[in-house]
Amino acid sequence: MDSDYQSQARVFKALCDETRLRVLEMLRGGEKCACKLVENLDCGQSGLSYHMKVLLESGIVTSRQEGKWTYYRICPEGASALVSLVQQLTAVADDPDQFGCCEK
Amino acid sequence: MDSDYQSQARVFKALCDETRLRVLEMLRGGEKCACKLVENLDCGQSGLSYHMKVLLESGIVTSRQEGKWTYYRICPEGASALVSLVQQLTAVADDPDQFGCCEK
DNA sequence: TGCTTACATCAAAAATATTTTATATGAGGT
DNA sequence: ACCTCATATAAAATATTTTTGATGTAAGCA
Repeated sequence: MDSDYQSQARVFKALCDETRLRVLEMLRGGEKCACKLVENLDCGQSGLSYHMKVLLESGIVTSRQEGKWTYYRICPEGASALVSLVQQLTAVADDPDQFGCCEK
Repeated sequence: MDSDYQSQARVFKALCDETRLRVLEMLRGGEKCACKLVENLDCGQSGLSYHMKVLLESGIVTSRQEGKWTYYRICPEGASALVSLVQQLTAVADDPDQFGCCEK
């Protein structure tokens, strides 16, 4: 029951940009190096770096360094936390209010 | 398999604002009239109207008119479509790439 | 009809996010 | 040490979102 709207919002912000959705799609195919992401994405190198930071901070993606390369992949824990969050946010209570607030 | 990143992004945009998350939480308790939402939300009347439009366009919420009142509630179909979308976006392929792109 | 209430729409201002360019950092290699 | 490559960070420019205030519309009631 996360009641911190800001941190919830941060996760969704990660998903509301077209470039980041493209990144996620590429990562669904497995771990990718930043250079490979850049060459398929029409954002500059620093642009990718910015977007990856947003994805990392959301918890949906993790990274790993190897020499001078950075590899990114989808984080299963973050992904399932996201699914739970969405379910939680949209699940209607067992006994929802039956009448509006303006009835006589 | 929705490949339209923009329409996917639109759904998440609905969820990346604190005020709209608060609205959703209120709607989890059942249908609410706009006036009730406004009085709990610290956004103006026109502000609420803007946010509700965003939520409606995302498909997560529906509305109903009754005289001069407007009632909003969570749309179960939209909610479950959202859950599916999130699962789809973060599900890693059966045979993900095992190596990075920069190996020798 | 005229008045009020509930909400929507518009436009301008304010706040945020993204893109772009330039520069910095850190890992190798020579 | 110096050079290069891969990526990160900072700052400025631009774009997008959100808020705010004014105005519009439609329903209900006197």
